[in-house]
Amino acid sequence: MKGKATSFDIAHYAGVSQSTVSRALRNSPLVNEETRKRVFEVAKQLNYKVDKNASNLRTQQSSTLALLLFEDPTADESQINPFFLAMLGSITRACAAQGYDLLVSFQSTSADWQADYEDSHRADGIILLGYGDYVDYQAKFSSLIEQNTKFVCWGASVDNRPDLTVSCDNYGGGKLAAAHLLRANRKDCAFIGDASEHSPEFFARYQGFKDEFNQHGITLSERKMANAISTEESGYHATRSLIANNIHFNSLFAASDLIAIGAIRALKEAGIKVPDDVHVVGFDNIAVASFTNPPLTTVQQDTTLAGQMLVDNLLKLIRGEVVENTLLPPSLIIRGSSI
Amino acid sequence: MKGKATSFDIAHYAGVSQSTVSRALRNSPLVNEETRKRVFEVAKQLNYKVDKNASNLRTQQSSTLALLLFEDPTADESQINPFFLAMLGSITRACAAQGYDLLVSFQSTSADWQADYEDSHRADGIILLGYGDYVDYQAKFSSLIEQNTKFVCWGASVDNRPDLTVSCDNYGGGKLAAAHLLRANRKDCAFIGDASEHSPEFFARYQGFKDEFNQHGITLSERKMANAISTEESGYHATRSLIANNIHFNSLFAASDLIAIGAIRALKEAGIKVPDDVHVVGFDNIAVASFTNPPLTTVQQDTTLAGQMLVDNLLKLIRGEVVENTLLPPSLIIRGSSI
DNA sequence: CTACATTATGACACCGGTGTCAGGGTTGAA
DNA sequence: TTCAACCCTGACACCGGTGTCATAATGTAG
Repeated sequence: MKGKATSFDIAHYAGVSQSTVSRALRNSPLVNEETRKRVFEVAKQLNYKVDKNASNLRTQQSSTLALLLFEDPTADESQINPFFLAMLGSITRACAAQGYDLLVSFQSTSADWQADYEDSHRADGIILLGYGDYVDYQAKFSSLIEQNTKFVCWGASVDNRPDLTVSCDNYGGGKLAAAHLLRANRKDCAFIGDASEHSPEFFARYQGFKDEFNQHGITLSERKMANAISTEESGYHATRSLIANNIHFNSLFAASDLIAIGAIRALKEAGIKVPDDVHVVGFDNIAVASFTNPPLTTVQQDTTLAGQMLVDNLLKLIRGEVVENTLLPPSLIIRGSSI
Repeated sequence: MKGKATSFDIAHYAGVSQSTVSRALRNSPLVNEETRKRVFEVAKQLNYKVDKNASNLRTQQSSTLALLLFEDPTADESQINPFFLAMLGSITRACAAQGYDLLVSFQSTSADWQADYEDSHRADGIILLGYGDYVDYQAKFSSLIEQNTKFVCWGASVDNRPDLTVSCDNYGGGKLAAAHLLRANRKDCAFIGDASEHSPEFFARYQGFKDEFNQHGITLSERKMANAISTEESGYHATRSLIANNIHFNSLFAASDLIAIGAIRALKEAGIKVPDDVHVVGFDNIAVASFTNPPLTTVQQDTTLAGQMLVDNLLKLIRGEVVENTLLPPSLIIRGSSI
């Protein structure tokens, strides 16, 4: 046998036409049971597999989804944000459960990313994932919508299209963190992260956090905020700069766990004790969080559910069904860094 | 414009034949420069993208690789081994660098996994990754080879085909770990992991470890070995059972970092101090390792290089080039758990 | 001016399936 | 006996590209 078997080969050996082979293999009710059996046997013997390219070409769909992972351009090349890796895992599983394949692709946030997986008929839809500067992306989103490309987006909202977003209730998560610190009477709080509209998720976390404090009659000081992207390094440097400027605080809310871990390192280095001197709360509950010293209190995002919802919503969009905005409830995981 | 543009649409608007469009877009030297320019303009205007299915069908190749990730069936559903996630990241990058797409798929080690991505022409080759029980897989490997499926395998060797394997020098890594413990005179050592032929990687690590001790005239006691798969839980329980049996040791080598982290938890719980009472060394250098308490000494595998080599070797196999067995050098990362 | 190489293009078969349509064979009722 | 209904199957166009071959147009040498 030279090359891979085609449906014609099977037709030949089974003594039927190629049309019948195709029908038999796809369990068309039109085919006689005996014929089907014979076809299946020959197919198995020849180790026949349907050529997906031919099949997809004809049916104009691919049973494949594409995942675009945006990385913070300044992040260390070698390490990928563990939160997104966890998401990737759950998305892969959710795809498999639905009988879809998953194409994974990394995109640099800075570069002019392309979402041509659907245009080229390689995928039926696209999942966008990352802590990107979504402000820059709204134009891109518009053109995707215009081209009728099916996509869903994690975290950030798409103008006028709430149905295209799945996200954690970042605002509510921020409130959870604030309430926790307030219960321990740690009212003098620093915030590390980007609270601008460029990082909508971080922004929402900060808003919820601030509002909860406000509702307790406390106004957070702008001086106690430091900008950081979601890396350990960035969290470390931001916190160092606060310390260097002699800014005092007895608690710290980081916009992500990686930032929190960097913050803890900076605090320790400065001889500031966690949690005795400063209570620290992060966001995400990445795997590392439970192993830090002290273990990190954090707001957990349910990545398993998130992956499922992204895939489910995208498939609904592809099928033309109506999708509603999906907000997933966060939960507070209390560990040693704030007890 | 209804539906997506095809090369015929472009041909129509550019006033040339469809053949010429195809040639122009693929920069064939046969096409006149002006014609090409016109074609490109029209293509851009219509937002044309080559239909990959049609293209792949005709050329019989897909510019896509498939990654099969095997999970330990007993591992926690929700969490994926961080070492493999790191590999996934580097493989994705390596693929992108070579202009290939990557299909990711999780496979349960227990189930009868299928590698039909190549048979169905969806991928040009397959990367196998996981701590599977490779003994069971040799038959599968044989049939893959017989069908002329292109694949490379991380870690475990394929009978008679060293060129299909990329792995870390696990034996050498084991020796590194042993030499390190011996330098600190921690000769009374426990081993946690599976040292059977079912886990060839763990087995090699143990062999190297043992041989290094032997070369120093020390024979490791079988009583101080406990079986574990690569999870924190498993490492925890294995270590607990050693302690429960009153087995004494002043150092511990774990076949993987996750196991080591579980072991540290068990030791702490039993009031045994790390590193004072017991030095602990792991294997992999996963991201968590530097955040444990104390930070974990471990044998590092270069995941970036590993991903590159897997992709490079696979592409060579696909192109019919000769590939040599690839052994990547490990390196020892010394941290607080053994100082 | 003829002979032949060179360049640019179009026509067409082909990749391996899917879906439609027509038709052969059997059965059963009129 | 005839006709319809039903079941099953084969022939064939089609999806959207790629690659080969033929050919027209232009150039170049003898």
